[in-house]
Amino acid sequence: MADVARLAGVSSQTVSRVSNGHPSVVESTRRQVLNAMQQLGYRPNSAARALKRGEFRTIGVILFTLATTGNSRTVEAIAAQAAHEGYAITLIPVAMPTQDGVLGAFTRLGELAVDGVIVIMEVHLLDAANLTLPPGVQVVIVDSDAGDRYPVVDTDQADGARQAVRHLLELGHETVWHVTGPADSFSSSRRAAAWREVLSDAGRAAPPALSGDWSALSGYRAGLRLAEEPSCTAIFTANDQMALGVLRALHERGRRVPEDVSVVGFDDIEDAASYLPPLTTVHQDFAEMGRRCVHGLLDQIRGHAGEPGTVLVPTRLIQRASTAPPRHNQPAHSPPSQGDPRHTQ
Amino acid sequence: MADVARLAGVSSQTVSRVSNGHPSVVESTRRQVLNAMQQLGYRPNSAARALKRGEFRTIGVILFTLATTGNSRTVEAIAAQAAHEGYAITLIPVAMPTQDGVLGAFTRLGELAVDGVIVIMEVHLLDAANLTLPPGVQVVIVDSDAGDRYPVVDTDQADGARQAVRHLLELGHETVWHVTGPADSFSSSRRAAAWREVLSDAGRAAPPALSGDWSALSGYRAGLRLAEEPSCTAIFTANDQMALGVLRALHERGRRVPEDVSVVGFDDIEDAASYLPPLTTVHQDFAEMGRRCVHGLLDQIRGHAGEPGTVLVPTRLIQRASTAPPRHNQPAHSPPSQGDPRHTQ
DNA sequence: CACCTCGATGTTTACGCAAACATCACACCG
DNA sequence: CGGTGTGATGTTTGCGTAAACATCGAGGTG
Repeated sequence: MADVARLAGVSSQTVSRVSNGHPSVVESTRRQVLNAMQQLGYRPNSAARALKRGEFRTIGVILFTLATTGNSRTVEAIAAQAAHEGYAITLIPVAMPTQDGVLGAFTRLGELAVDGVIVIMEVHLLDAANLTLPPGVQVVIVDSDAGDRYPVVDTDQADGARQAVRHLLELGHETVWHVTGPADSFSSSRRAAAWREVLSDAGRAAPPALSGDWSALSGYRAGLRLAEEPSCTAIFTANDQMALGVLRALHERGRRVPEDVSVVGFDDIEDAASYLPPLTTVHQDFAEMGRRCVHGLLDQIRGHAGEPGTVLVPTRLIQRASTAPPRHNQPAHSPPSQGDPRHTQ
Repeated sequence: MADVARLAGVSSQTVSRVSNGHPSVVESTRRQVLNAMQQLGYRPNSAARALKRGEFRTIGVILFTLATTGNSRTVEAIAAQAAHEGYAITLIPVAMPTQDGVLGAFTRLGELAVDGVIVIMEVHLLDAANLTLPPGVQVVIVDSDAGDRYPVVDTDQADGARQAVRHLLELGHETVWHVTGPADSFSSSRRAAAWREVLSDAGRAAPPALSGDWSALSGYRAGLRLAEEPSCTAIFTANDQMALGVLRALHERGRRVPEDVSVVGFDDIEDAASYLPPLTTVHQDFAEMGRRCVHGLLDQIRGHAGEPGTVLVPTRLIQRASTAPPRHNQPAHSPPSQGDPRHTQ
């Protein structure tokens, strides 16, 4: 910086003013400085800047894996929004979803140059690891029910699941089977709870839930068992990839979709439109999630707000070709009807 | 730090020594300092550290999108390896794959606190944007043929594609059709080139390539056209998602896989094992890619090596249920034979 | 026993920047 | 024409850390 100042014939402070867009620099001076900067290939040193300003203009994102569509899409949206706000994002992967792993990530975090973090995981793992955020570091949580203690941003899991199950009931299915995600996922349990709730509200018996782990393979295994259930005509899986597995299992067992069995997924990943058959599923707006996370966090960083509370991003059902009325309607229960007030949205 | 020093009854320099694991601190002193640190919740300020040391312990990753499986898996592996080496990673998304977008990312990069960057995109976009890396910032490129100018790490695209095409020829198919990725992708053109090369080496005519954009939908469109080609019995798609689309198109048109048409993908994404039928595909070792990228970059940062050259990560063919011999063998050309020396690996 | 060595610790300094304050020139006012 | 306000620019200072150098004391050596 001193070199630039010398070359431009001004003080270093003026250089600083130019590089920060300070208004009170006369145009001719500004140009001279800009010139000198270019000539010398000057780049402001962000460490010194951060040291002086006391902020890093960086957001940390803590997560287990980018392998799930939801996470990678969310991170991408966060990164885009953060960039737009002039913030960089630092990825903090947690190797193992264990207390130690999480603890390690937070230890690193303490030394990391971030002004705030977005945590994409169930918060009880934080609690279990007995963690305290470094003071001054703000936080927003995704995929959690900790809205009473932290600011939380999440997809409206419950409403999405409700739409899926209601859709199947409206088509005339007697009841709906469910394949869950992993037990320690908040999204998964929220979706399962909403599934139970809708069935119970409609006076239907909830069959036992089958548990998966988000992977297509786990969906396949669940599907194999479901294929043996003659009474099973409608399945709601907690994500699209498990639906893919279910589809394959049903196909292998000769049960046609949607003629014999209807399937609804969750996420609306890009590939879902190309499944066999194209999957009816619940659309999540990941971009909106990312936007709200970053906004929430920046509000905290700038305004020191940081109130707990949950922001819910709405979902919507995308109807494609994997759902249809059951072949033999069971008129013992409420027949399919758009007019049924219980099911109308 | 001064507070800690005061509380521990030592100088701030001793605190610094403790927090950096310097050897010449007596055990009793060390314990006192550690104690004081804990009591005061002291965290070293990474900005000051970076300023003093002249390095950030951070690696930047520049890419267009996390939406493709390859990118997100690679980034995940990079993040894991970097964390293991004590480096953080900063994501630098390029909004638009245009010169302006790339230029913007690199401008930001100049001000970013990184010691090196890994660029996950075709390097001609860098050239086109007339970019110069900030001096002192090292770089490793992925998905590029710029091995003559930069250090490049990449999957062995050509060999993977060769394995795929040879596999189909060995099964007895007369020729192999190909669905490419986007034209500006190096991976895509490399795979297409290898496909042509194998066909030409085997003395087969290469049918016109169909172009896709990595998405399942583009694969579907290509598949629709391929389904109209009665001579088409074998298809190699440049990634798994396009294979998914092809599978759907063939199914809708009543062409059975693998009985009527064989399909091979590329990537071996997790879901590929659950496609209908489970997909034969080329496995990429993303974790290894990430490892090599980080190693290569750290070598440069530490040793100032930075020689151009390409590191290739091997691939392997995973045979599943989407490939089979053609129904009516055409004995006019080399019959399927494991013993055929041209095709043995 | 004076001297030297070496390990443990303290003191000084500078990393690059930007806020706070100081200065200066100029225009406008009565 | 002196006073005063205003905007442009310069000077000083300190952010938190760690390298370099200084100091100090203990133990070993001739």
